[in-house]
Amino acid sequence: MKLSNQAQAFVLHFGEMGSRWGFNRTVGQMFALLTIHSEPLNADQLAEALKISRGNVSMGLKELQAWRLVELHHQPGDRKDYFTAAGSIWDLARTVFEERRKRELDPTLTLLRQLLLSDPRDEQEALAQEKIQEVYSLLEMLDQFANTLSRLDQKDLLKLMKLGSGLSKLLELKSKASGGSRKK
Amino acid sequence: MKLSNQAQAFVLHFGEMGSRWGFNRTVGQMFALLTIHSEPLNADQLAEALKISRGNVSMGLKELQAWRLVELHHQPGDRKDYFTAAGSIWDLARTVFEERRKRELDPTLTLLRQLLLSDPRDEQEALAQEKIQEVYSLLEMLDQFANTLSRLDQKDLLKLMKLGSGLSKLLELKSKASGGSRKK
DNA sequence: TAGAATTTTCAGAAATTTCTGAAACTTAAG
DNA sequence: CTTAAGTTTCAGAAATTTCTGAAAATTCTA
Repeated sequence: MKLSNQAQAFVLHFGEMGSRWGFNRTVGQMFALLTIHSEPLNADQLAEALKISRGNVSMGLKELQAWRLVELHHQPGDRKDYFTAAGSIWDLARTVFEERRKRELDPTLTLLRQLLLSDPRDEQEALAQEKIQEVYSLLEMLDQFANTLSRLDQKDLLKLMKLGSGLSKLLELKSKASGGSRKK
Repeated sequence: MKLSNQAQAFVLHFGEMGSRWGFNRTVGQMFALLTIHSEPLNADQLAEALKISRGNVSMGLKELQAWRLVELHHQPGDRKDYFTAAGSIWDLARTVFEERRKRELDPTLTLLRQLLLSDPRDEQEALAQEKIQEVYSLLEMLDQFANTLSRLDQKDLLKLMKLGSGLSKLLELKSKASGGSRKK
Protein backbone atom coordinates (compact mmCIF):
# COMPACT_ATOMS: atom_id res chain seq x y z
CA MET A 1 0.00 0.00 0.00
CA LYS A 2 1.68 3.15 -1.19
CA LEU A 3 -0.23 6.41 -0.81
CA SER A 4 -0.15 9.11 -3.47
CA ASN A 5 0.99 12.55 -2.33
CA GLN A 6 -2.56 13.69 -2.45
CA ALA A 7 -3.82 10.84 -0.31
CA GLN A 8 -0.91 11.36 2.03
CA ALA A 9 -1.78 15.03 2.53
CA PHE A 10 -5.43 14.25 3.04
CA VAL A 11 -4.72 11.53 5.56
CA LEU A 12 -2.16 13.54 7.51
CA HIS A 13 -4.46 16.53 7.70
CA PHE A 14 -7.31 14.48 9.07
CA GLY A 15 -4.85 13.14 11.60
CA GLU A 16 -4.03 16.65 12.73
CA MET A 17 -7.66 17.73 12.82
CA GLY A 18 -8.64 14.51 14.52
CA SER A 19 -8.24 15.88 18.00
CA ARG A 20 -10.53 18.81 17.22
CA TRP A 21 -13.12 16.42 15.87
CA GLY A 22 -13.13 14.16 18.88
CA PHE A 23 -10.71 11.36 18.06
CA ASN A 24 -6.96 10.97 18.13
CA ARG A 25 -4.46 11.27 15.36
CA THR A 26 -4.28 7.70 14.18
CA VAL A 27 -8.03 7.24 14.34
CA GLY A 28 -8.39 10.35 12.20
CA GLN A 29 -5.87 8.99 9.72
CA MET A 30 -7.53 5.61 9.51
CA PHE A 31 -10.88 7.21 8.93
CA ALA A 32 -9.49 9.49 6.24
CA LEU A 33 -7.80 6.63 4.45
CA LEU A 34 -10.91 4.49 4.50
CA THR A 35 -12.84 7.46 3.17
CA ILE A 36 -10.77 8.16 0.07
CA HIS A 37 -9.92 4.55 -0.61
CA SER A 38 -12.94 2.95 -2.20
CA GLU A 39 -11.71 -0.63 -1.80
CA PRO A 40 -12.04 -2.26 1.62
CA LEU A 41 -8.82 -2.44 3.62
CA ASN A 42 -7.72 -4.87 6.31
CA ALA A 43 -5.90 -4.05 9.51
CA ASP A 44 -2.49 -4.99 8.16
CA GLN A 45 -2.91 -2.75 5.15
CA LEU A 46 -3.91 0.15 7.38
CA ALA A 47 -0.94 -0.44 9.67
CA GLU A 48 1.44 -0.57 6.73
CA ALA A 49 0.03 2.43 4.87
CA LEU A 50 -0.03 4.61 7.97
CA LYS A 51 3.13 3.16 9.51
CA ILE A 52 1.56 2.48 12.85
CA SER A 53 1.49 -0.63 14.98
CA ARG A 54 -0.94 -3.44 14.45
CA GLY A 55 -2.25 -3.05 17.99
CA ASN A 56 -2.98 0.59 17.47
CA VAL A 57 -4.96 -0.21 14.35
CA SER A 58 -7.02 -2.69 16.29
CA MET A 59 -7.86 -0.11 18.93
CA GLY A 60 -8.57 2.51 16.32
CA LEU A 61 -10.95 0.28 14.44
CA LYS A 62 -12.72 -0.47 17.67
CA GLU A 63 -13.22 3.23 18.22
CA LEU A 64 -14.38 3.85 14.67
CA GLN A 65 -16.89 1.06 15.15
CA ALA A 66 -18.11 2.70 18.35
CA TRP A 67 -18.63 5.87 16.32
CA ARG A 68 -20.43 3.73 13.71
CA LEU A 69 -18.20 5.17 11.04
CA VAL A 70 -16.88 1.95 9.52
CA GLU A 71 -18.39 -1.16 8.10
CA LEU A 72 -16.99 -4.67 8.27
CA HIS A 73 -16.69 -6.77 5.09
CA HIS A 74 -15.30 -10.15 4.18
CA GLN A 75 -13.65 -11.31 1.03
CA PRO A 76 -14.42 -14.87 -0.04
CA GLY A 77 -11.57 -17.22 0.84
CA ASP A 78 -9.86 -14.70 3.10
CA ARG A 79 -10.26 -14.77 6.85
CA LYS A 80 -9.15 -11.20 7.39
CA ASP A 81 -11.60 -8.47 8.34
CA TYR A 82 -11.93 -5.72 5.77
CA PHE A 83 -13.27 -2.25 6.46
CA THR A 84 -14.79 0.60 4.51
CA ALA A 85 -16.18 3.95 5.56
CA ALA A 86 -19.84 3.41 6.41
CA GLY A 87 -22.16 4.93 3.82
CA SER A 88 -21.93 8.12 1.82
CA ILE A 89 -20.11 11.25 2.86
CA TRP A 90 -23.45 12.61 3.99
CA ASP A 91 -24.07 9.59 6.16
CA LEU A 92 -20.65 9.99 7.70
CA ALA A 93 -21.19 13.66 8.45
CA ARG A 94 -24.54 12.93 9.99
CA THR A 95 -23.05 10.22 12.18
CA VAL A 96 -20.21 12.42 13.38
CA PHE A 97 -22.72 15.17 14.10
CA GLU A 98 -24.96 12.89 16.13
CA GLU A 99 -22.12 11.31 18.08
CA ARG A 100 -20.73 14.67 18.96
CA ARG A 101 -24.08 15.95 20.09
CA LYS A 102 -24.30 12.97 22.41
CA ARG A 103 -20.82 13.41 23.80
CA GLU A 104 -20.76 17.19 24.06
CA LEU A 105 -24.29 18.00 25.14
CA ASP A 106 -25.93 15.10 26.93
CA PRO A 107 -23.59 14.80 29.93
CA THR A 108 -23.87 18.50 30.59
CA LEU A 109 -27.65 18.50 30.33
CA THR A 110 -27.78 15.66 32.83
CA LEU A 111 -25.61 17.47 35.33
CA LEU A 112 -27.40 20.80 35.01
CA ARG A 113 -30.77 19.11 35.45
CA GLN A 114 -29.49 17.75 38.75
CA LEU A 115 -28.09 21.05 39.91
CA LEU A 116 -31.42 22.72 39.25
CA LEU A 117 -33.17 20.36 41.67
CA SER A 118 -31.59 21.69 44.85
CA ASP A 119 -32.87 24.92 46.36
CA PRO A 120 -30.48 27.83 46.61
CA ARG A 121 -29.28 28.49 50.17
CA ASP A 122 -28.56 32.19 49.81
CA GLU A 123 -28.62 35.15 47.48
CA GLN A 124 -25.34 34.13 45.92
CA GLU A 125 -26.61 30.67 45.07
CA ALA A 126 -29.89 32.01 43.80
CA LEU A 127 -28.05 34.11 41.25
CA ALA A 128 -25.89 31.17 40.25
CA GLN A 129 -28.99 29.03 39.90
CA GLU A 130 -30.47 31.57 37.51
CA LYS A 131 -27.41 31.43 35.34
CA ILE A 132 -27.45 27.68 35.39
CA GLN A 133 -31.07 27.77 34.32
CA GLU A 134 -30.18 30.00 31.39
CA VAL A 135 -27.36 27.74 30.32
CA TYR A 136 -29.63 24.76 30.66
CA SER A 137 -32.45 26.24 28.60
CA LEU A 138 -30.10 27.16 25.83
CA LEU A 139 -28.31 23.82 25.68
CA GLU A 140 -31.59 21.97 25.86
CA MET A 141 -32.93 23.90 22.91
CA LEU A 142 -29.70 23.40 21.00
CA ASP A 143 -29.91 19.70 21.68
CA GLN A 144 -33.41 19.48 20.34
CA PHE A 145 -32.54 21.54 17.33
CA ALA A 146 -29.61 19.24 16.60
CA ASN A 147 -32.02 16.36 16.86
CA THR A 148 -34.42 17.98 14.45
CA LEU A 149 -31.63 18.53 11.95
CA SER A 150 -30.47 14.92 12.30
CA ARG A 151 -33.90 13.69 11.41
CA LEU A 152 -34.31 15.76 8.27
CA ASP A 153 -33.78 13.77 5.11
CA GLN A 154 -30.96 14.77 2.85
CA LYS A 155 -33.16 16.65 0.43
CA ASP A 156 -34.59 18.93 3.10
CA LEU A 157 -31.24 19.39 4.76
CA LEU A 158 -29.75 20.49 1.48
CA LYS A 159 -32.62 22.86 0.91
CA LEU A 160 -32.20 24.36 4.36
CA MET A 161 -28.47 24.79 4.10
CA LYS A 162 -28.74 26.42 0.70
CA LEU A 163 -31.25 29.00 1.90
CA GLY A 164 -28.61 31.44 3.03
CA SER A 165 -30.09 34.82 3.74
CA GLY A 166 -33.42 33.46 2.50
CA LEU A 167 -33.68 31.77 5.86
CA SER A 168 -34.73 34.85 7.79
CA LYS A 169 -37.30 35.70 5.13
CA LEU A 170 -38.72 32.23 5.43
CA LEU A 171 -38.94 32.67 9.19
CA GLU A 172 -40.89 35.90 8.79
CA LEU A 173 -43.20 34.11 6.45
CA LYS A 174 -43.70 31.51 9.10
CA SER A 175 -44.61 33.98 11.83
CA LYS A 176 -47.12 35.67 9.56
CA ALA A 177 -48.59 32.36 8.48
CA SER A 178 -48.99 30.95 11.98
CA GLY A 179 -49.88 34.31 13.49
CA GLY A 180 -52.81 34.97 11.20
CA SER A 181 -53.61 31.34 10.44
CA ARG A 182 -55.77 32.79 7.71
CA LYS A 183 -56.35 30.17 5.01
CA LYS A 184 -57.64 30.83 1.49
CA MET B 1 -13.42 32.92 47.62
CA LYS B 2 -15.27 29.86 48.74
CA LEU B 3 -17.44 28.07 46.19
CA SER B 4 -20.79 26.55 47.08
CA ASN B 5 -21.24 22.86 46.33
CA GLN B 6 -23.37 23.79 43.41
CA ALA B 7 -20.81 26.16 41.98
CA GLN B 8 -18.13 23.59 42.64
CA ALA B 9 -19.99 20.92 40.67
CA PHE B 10 -20.71 23.29 37.82
CA VAL B 11 -17.12 24.42 37.60
CA LEU B 12 -15.63 20.94 37.81
CA HIS B 13 -17.98 19.64 35.15
CA PHE B 14 -17.06 22.40 32.73
CA GLY B 15 -13.47 21.53 33.43
CA GLU B 16 -14.08 17.93 32.42
CA MET B 17 -16.05 18.90 29.33
CA GLY B 18 -13.52 21.55 28.48
CA SER B 19 -11.45 19.26 26.32
CA ARG B 20 -14.46 18.29 24.25
CA TRP B 21 -15.32 21.92 23.75
CA GLY B 22 -11.90 22.91 22.58
CA PHE B 23 -10.09 24.17 25.65
CA ASN B 24 -8.29 22.56 28.53
CA ARG B 25 -9.52 21.78 32.01
CA THR B 26 -8.48 24.91 33.83
CA VAL B 27 -9.66 27.18 31.03
CA GLY B 28 -13.02 25.43 31.18
CA GLN B 29 -13.15 25.93 34.93
CA MET B 30 -12.26 29.57 34.73
CA PHE B 31 -14.88 30.17 32.11
CA ALA B 32 -17.53 28.36 34.15
CA LEU B 33 -16.69 30.33 37.27
CA LEU B 34 -16.83 33.64 35.47
CA THR B 35 -20.15 32.58 34.00
CA ILE B 36 -22.00 31.83 37.22
CA HIS B 37 -20.29 34.51 39.24
CA SER B 38 -21.89 37.81 38.37
CA GLU B 39 -19.23 39.98 40.02
CA PRO B 40 -15.96 40.52 38.15
CA LEU B 41 -13.03 38.45 39.44
CA ASN B 42 -9.32 39.10 39.32
CA ALA B 43 -6.58 36.64 38.55
CA ASP B 44 -5.71 36.02 42.20
CA GLN B 45 -9.30 35.24 43.07
CA LEU B 46 -9.54 32.78 40.21
CA ALA B 47 -6.31 31.09 41.23
CA GLU B 48 -7.48 30.80 44.82
CA ALA B 49 -11.00 29.61 44.05
CA LEU B 50 -9.81 26.99 41.57
CA LYS B 51 -6.63 26.13 43.44
CA ILE B 52 -4.40 26.55 40.44
CA SER B 53 -1.22 28.51 39.97
CA ARG B 54 -1.16 32.17 39.21
CA GLY B 55 0.76 31.54 35.99
CA ASN B 56 -1.82 29.10 34.78
CA VAL B 57 -4.56 31.65 35.35
CA SER B 58 -2.66 34.19 33.31
CA MET B 59 -2.34 31.77 30.40
CA GLY B 60 -5.95 30.74 30.71
CA LEU B 61 -7.18 34.31 30.64
CA LYS B 62 -5.09 34.90 27.57
CA GLU B 63 -6.80 32.00 25.88
CA LEU B 64 -10.25 33.10 26.95
CA GLN B 65 -9.49 36.50 25.53
CA ALA B 66 -8.43 34.91 22.26
CA TRP B 67 -11.82 33.18 22.21
CA ARG B 68 -13.40 36.56 22.98
CA LEU B 69 -15.24 34.99 25.89
CA VAL B 70 -14.17 37.36 28.65
CA GLU B 71 -14.23 41.05 29.20
CA LEU B 72 -11.73 43.14 31.10
CA HIS B 73 -12.87 45.59 33.77
CA HIS B 74 -11.25 47.89 36.25
CA GLN B 75 -12.32 48.89 39.70
CA PRO B 76 -11.60 52.47 40.69
CA GLY B 77 -8.59 52.68 42.96
CA ASP B 78 -7.49 49.11 42.23
CA ARG B 79 -4.81 48.35 39.70
CA LYS B 80 -5.78 44.71 39.26
CA ASP B 81 -7.48 43.45 36.11
CA TYR B 82 -10.98 42.11 36.69
CA PHE B 83 -12.82 39.79 34.34
CA THR B 84 -16.38 38.78 33.59
CA ALA B 85 -17.89 36.47 31.02
CA ALA B 86 -18.50 38.55 27.88
CA GLY B 87 -22.19 39.20 27.28
CA SER B 88 -25.24 37.05 27.79
CA ILE B 89 -25.33 33.28 27.67
CA TRP B 90 -26.55 33.59 24.12
CA ASP B 91 -23.62 35.76 23.17
CA LEU B 92 -21.25 33.25 24.72
CA ALA B 93 -22.81 30.34 22.88
CA ARG B 94 -22.65 32.24 19.62
CA THR B 95 -19.00 33.06 20.19
CA VAL B 96 -18.06 29.49 20.99
CA PHE B 97 -19.96 28.34 17.93
CA GLU B 98 -18.17 30.79 15.65
CA GLU B 99 -14.74 30.07 17.07
CA ARG B 100 -15.23 26.38 16.66
CA ARG B 101 -16.40 26.77 13.10
CA LYS B 102 -13.21 28.67 12.39
CA ARG B 103 -10.98 26.13 14.06
CA GLU B 104 -12.68 22.96 12.89
CA LEU B 105 -13.75 23.83 9.37
CA ASP B 106 -11.59 26.55 7.87
CA PRO B 107 -8.20 24.78 7.92
CA THR B 108 -9.72 21.73 6.29
CA LEU B 109 -11.48 23.74 3.60
CA THR B 110 -8.19 25.44 2.79
CA LEU B 111 -6.35 22.16 2.44
CA LEU B 112 -9.02 20.47 0.36
CA ARG B 113 -9.23 23.44 -1.98
CA GLN B 114 -5.50 23.01 -2.60
CA LEU B 115 -5.75 19.29 -3.15
CA LEU B 116 -8.46 19.82 -5.73
CA LEU B 117 -6.16 21.99 -7.83
CA SER B 118 -3.79 19.23 -8.92
CA ASP B 119 -4.82 16.84 -11.68
CA PRO B 120 -5.13 13.19 -10.84
CA ARG B 121 -2.29 11.05 -12.25
CA ASP B 122 -4.16 7.79 -12.50
CA GLU B 123 -7.47 6.03 -11.98
CA GLN B 124 -6.79 5.61 -8.28
CA GLU B 125 -6.16 9.30 -7.79
CA ALA B 126 -9.15 10.25 -9.87
CA LEU B 127 -11.40 8.29 -7.54
CA ALA B 128 -9.77 9.83 -4.50
CA GLN B 129 -10.20 13.26 -6.04
CA GLU B 130 -13.91 12.62 -6.43
CA LYS B 131 -14.23 11.74 -2.78
CA ILE B 132 -12.28 14.80 -1.80
CA GLN B 133 -14.62 16.88 -3.93
CA GLU B 134 -17.62 15.40 -2.11
CA VAL B 135 -16.11 16.08 1.28
CA TYR B 136 -15.25 19.59 0.19
CA SER B 137 -18.74 20.38 -1.11
CA LEU B 138 -20.31 19.18 2.05
CA LEU B 139 -17.99 21.02 4.41
CA GLU B 140 -18.24 24.15 2.34
CA MET B 141 -22.02 24.07 2.58
CA LEU B 142 -21.87 23.35 6.30
CA ASP B 143 -19.53 26.27 6.75
CA GLN B 144 -21.91 28.62 4.95
CA PHE B 145 -24.86 27.33 6.87
CA ALA B 146 -23.02 27.88 10.12
CA ASN B 147 -22.35 31.39 8.94
CA THR B 148 -25.97 31.98 8.15
CA LEU B 149 -26.98 30.77 11.58
CA SER B 150 -24.40 33.02 13.22
CA ARG B 151 -25.85 36.02 11.51
CA LEU B 152 -29.45 35.41 12.51
CA ASP B 153 -30.58 37.61 15.34
CA GLN B 154 -31.62 35.97 18.56
CA LYS B 155 -35.33 36.23 17.81
CA ASP B 156 -35.07 34.38 14.52
CA LEU B 157 -32.67 31.83 15.93
CA LEU B 158 -35.09 31.09 18.71
CA LYS B 159 -37.94 30.78 16.26
CA LEU B 160 -35.93 28.40 14.09
CA MET B 161 -34.81 26.19 16.95
CA LYS B 162 -38.30 25.96 18.32
CA LEU B 163 -39.76 24.83 15.01
CA GLY B 164 -39.05 21.17 15.65
CA SER B 165 -40.90 18.98 13.18
CA GLY B 166 -42.49 22.13 11.80
CA LEU B 167 -39.21 22.71 10.03
CA SER B 168 -39.75 20.21 7.26
CA LYS B 169 -43.24 21.56 6.69
CA LEU B 170 -41.86 25.03 6.37
CA LEU B 171 -39.33 23.77 3.85
CA GLU B 172 -42.07 22.21 1.74
CA LEU B 173 -43.91 25.47 1.87
CA LYS B 174 -40.80 27.16 0.64
CA SER B 175 -40.34 24.87 -2.36
CA LYS B 176 -43.96 25.38 -3.37
CA ALA B 177 -43.72 29.12 -2.93
CA SER B 178 -40.53 29.55 -4.94
CA GLY B 179 -41.36 26.78 -7.37
CA GLY B 180 -44.70 28.20 -8.45
CA SER B 181 -43.90 31.82 -7.65
CA ARG B 182 -47.58 32.28 -8.02
CA LYS B 183 -48.72 35.38 -6.12
CA LYS B 184 -52.28 35.88 -4.91
C1' DT C 1 -8.82 -31.54 18.39
C1' DA C 2 -4.40 -29.56 16.95
C1' DG C 3 -2.58 -25.86 15.00
C1' DA C 4 -2.49 -21.99 11.99
C1' DA C 5 -4.36 -17.44 11.07
C1' DT C 6 -6.08 -13.45 12.85
C1' DT C 7 -7.59 -10.18 16.27
C1' DT C 8 -7.52 -8.17 20.85
C1' DT C 9 -5.51 -6.82 25.04
C1' DC C 10 -2.66 -4.36 27.97
C1' DA C 11 1.74 -3.08 30.53
C1' DG C 12 4.95 -0.05 29.93
C1' DA C 13 7.42 3.38 26.63
C1' DA C 14 7.01 7.48 24.12
C1' DA C 15 4.87 11.63 22.95
C1' DT C 16 2.11 15.36 24.05
C1' DT C 17 -0.28 18.52 26.90
C1' DT C 18 -0.92 20.97 30.95
C1' DC C 19 0.66 23.14 35.10
C1' DT C 20 3.81 25.36 38.39
C1' DG C 21 6.53 28.91 40.25
C1' DA C 22 10.35 31.79 40.07
C1' DA C 23 12.21 35.34 37.28
C1' DA C 24 11.50 38.92 33.90
C1' DC C 25 8.76 42.36 32.49
C1' DT C 26 5.38 46.35 32.64
C1' DT C 27 3.01 50.08 34.58
C1' DA C 28 1.66 53.44 37.81
C1' DA C 29 2.61 56.26 41.91
C1' DG C 30 5.37 58.88 44.69
C1' DC D 1 14.11 57.80 39.06
C1' DT D 2 12.77 54.29 42.38
C1' DT D 3 9.79 51.29 44.21
C1' DA D 4 5.87 48.61 44.59
C1' DA D 5 1.94 46.27 42.51
C1' DG D 6 0.62 43.54 39.15
C1' DT D 7 1.10 40.60 34.92
C1' DT D 8 3.39 37.57 31.71
C1' DT D 9 6.72 34.29 30.35
C1' DC D 10 8.80 30.03 30.09
C1' DA D 11 11.87 26.02 31.51
C1' DG D 12 11.16 22.07 33.48
C1' DA D 13 7.90 18.93 36.40
C1' DA D 14 3.72 16.50 36.47
C1' DA D 15 -0.16 14.55 34.41
C1' DT D 16 -2.39 12.66 30.65
C1' DT D 17 -2.85 10.54 26.27
C1' DT D 18 -1.31 7.79 22.67
C1' DC D 19 1.35 4.08 20.78
C1' DT D 20 3.99 -0.24 20.57
C1' DG D 21 4.71 -5.00 20.53
C1' DA D 22 4.63 -9.27 22.68
C1' DA D 23 1.47 -12.36 24.79
C1' DA D 24 -3.25 -13.99 25.28
C1' DA D 25 -7.49 -14.92 23.23
C1' DT D 26 -10.40 -16.14 19.48
C1' DT D 27 -11.75 -18.25 15.25
C1' DC D 28 -11.30 -21.01 11.43
C1' DT D 29 -9.44 -25.23 8.91
C1' DA D 30 -8.27 -29.70 8.30
